[in-house]
Amino acid sequence: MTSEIGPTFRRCHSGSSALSGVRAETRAALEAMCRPRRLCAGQTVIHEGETSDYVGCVLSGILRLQKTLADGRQHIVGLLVEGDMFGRVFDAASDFSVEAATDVEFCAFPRGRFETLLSHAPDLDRALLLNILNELDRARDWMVLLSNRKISSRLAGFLVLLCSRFASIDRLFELRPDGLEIRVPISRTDLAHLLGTRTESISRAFHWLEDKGDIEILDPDRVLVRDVAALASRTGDDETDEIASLKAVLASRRTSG
Amino acid sequence: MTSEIGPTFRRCHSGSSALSGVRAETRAALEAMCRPRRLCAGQTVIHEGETSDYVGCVLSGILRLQKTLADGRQHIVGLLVEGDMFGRVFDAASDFSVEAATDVEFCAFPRGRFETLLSHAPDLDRALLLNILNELDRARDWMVLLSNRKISSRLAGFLVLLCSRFASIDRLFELRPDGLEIRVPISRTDLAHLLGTRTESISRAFHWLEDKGDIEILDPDRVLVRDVAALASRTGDDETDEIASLKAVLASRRTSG
DNA sequence: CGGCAAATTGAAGTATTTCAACGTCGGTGG
DNA sequence: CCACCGACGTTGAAATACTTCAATTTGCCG
Repeated sequence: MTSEIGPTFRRCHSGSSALSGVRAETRAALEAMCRPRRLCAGQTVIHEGETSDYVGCVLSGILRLQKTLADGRQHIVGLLVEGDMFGRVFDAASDFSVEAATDVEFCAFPRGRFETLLSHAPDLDRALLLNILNELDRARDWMVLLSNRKISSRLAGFLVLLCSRFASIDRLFELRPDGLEIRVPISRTDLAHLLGTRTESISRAFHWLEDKGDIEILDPDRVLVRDVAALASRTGDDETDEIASLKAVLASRRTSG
Repeated sequence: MTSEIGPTFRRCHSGSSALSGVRAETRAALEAMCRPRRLCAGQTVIHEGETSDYVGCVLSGILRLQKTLADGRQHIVGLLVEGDMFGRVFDAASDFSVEAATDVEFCAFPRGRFETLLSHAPDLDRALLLNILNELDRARDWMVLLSNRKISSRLAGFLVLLCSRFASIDRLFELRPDGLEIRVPISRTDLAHLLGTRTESISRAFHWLEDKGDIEILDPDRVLVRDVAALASRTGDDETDEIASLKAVLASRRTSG
């Protein structure tokens, strides 16, 4: 197992990773303290309210960052993919749990040692800062997305975000002559928790987008996006549908009547 | 003006501020490069998509962090209060504008000089990191709040958040024998943009909470919270109302019928 | 007092939730 | 091999909540 994770660990320091750009020396120090881990879908990485002993960096798979509410409902506030870091650095409080949405591989760095390294390696410190700023922007993008009143708009926004943000994860996409095939990496239930609604509404939204011709549902977890631009235009409160023009006609009729 | 801001500037480095905890030496350096600013409600501090030349720290008043959508709608993704920092450090992209929600005073630090100081002052670097981690958590709390399907739940959540997060701003609160009086620091319109809805719905939600006895509307911008706990319990999909028990009765009747 | 902006209210239209039922797929055990 | 089960996705219909548009009220300012 270690022999397999060893080489993949390097992914953690390359490409779009949070840790790309750190010096070789720092990288070596990180590698020395890295504890490879592997979990199955559904397992909990960090329990809510618990101070984790390590900081992690995702190698493969998807983690969900979520909060369990008093009434038992769960809400997902973010997805972590290859190259994303998680776990609290220093004492920054955070009451979210981290669970595996799919089978997952990640590196665990003992928190104390990581923080010590952080103090001595400005490049790592800088990389972490940029990573967190990036996370902050992502969170805010989610907020804008959640502000959409129509579920189908939120779903369209999610799919567009998937294309733009997770574009680096080849495994999820496949360019086809008739569009872009996307693997939706999480279940309908998780998608509902993410978009603040129920699975039934998610299902209806998918089929509504299909009816509009923007997407084609190949499998529950595979979608063919015919036109990303069209999808993006659904992100705003669109209504540029037939309905809007119909409304305009009715309005003018009422005025003249 | 400067004579007035001079002393207030110290607030920026004390109490709950992002910059509390930095060494006196670093503080002096900051003070040396500080450019006090003052703006009226409605003015724009940083335009969307524009690279600001400075990093700011709020002294008084409230700024709103928002995004203007393609269709002209605006959505607020965060509020900045005393001690909060804003503006991009390094090149972290961010497409949000910053506007004054109320009259506002803040310090502006030239970005280049601030970044240079950051490289030489680990304490400032650390403080900034913690500040951003804090912002990240706040953003995620907003997401959870926005996931509520009932507007009244979102509003209740907002009021509770106001109590807990902005508690340090004395000006906004007053403890009374019959409850806690809160000054709602932003307009109904902004509140609507923040909670992802319209002013009419906000108004109805306020009055619904009043009917339930959780709050009393003293003025449009002053609310008496009778019982914070009761309000907090509305944050979840509550329904523990009369309606829920009524439903149970009806259900059992239907089963036995 | 008139004008204006913000807040509120009503009524009709629209979207989502809820509850319940059905279909599909993959695994299990007879 | 096939029946059964459970997890997951889908669909329908009624209940509920929100949005929209329009009208009205309130409070503030000149």
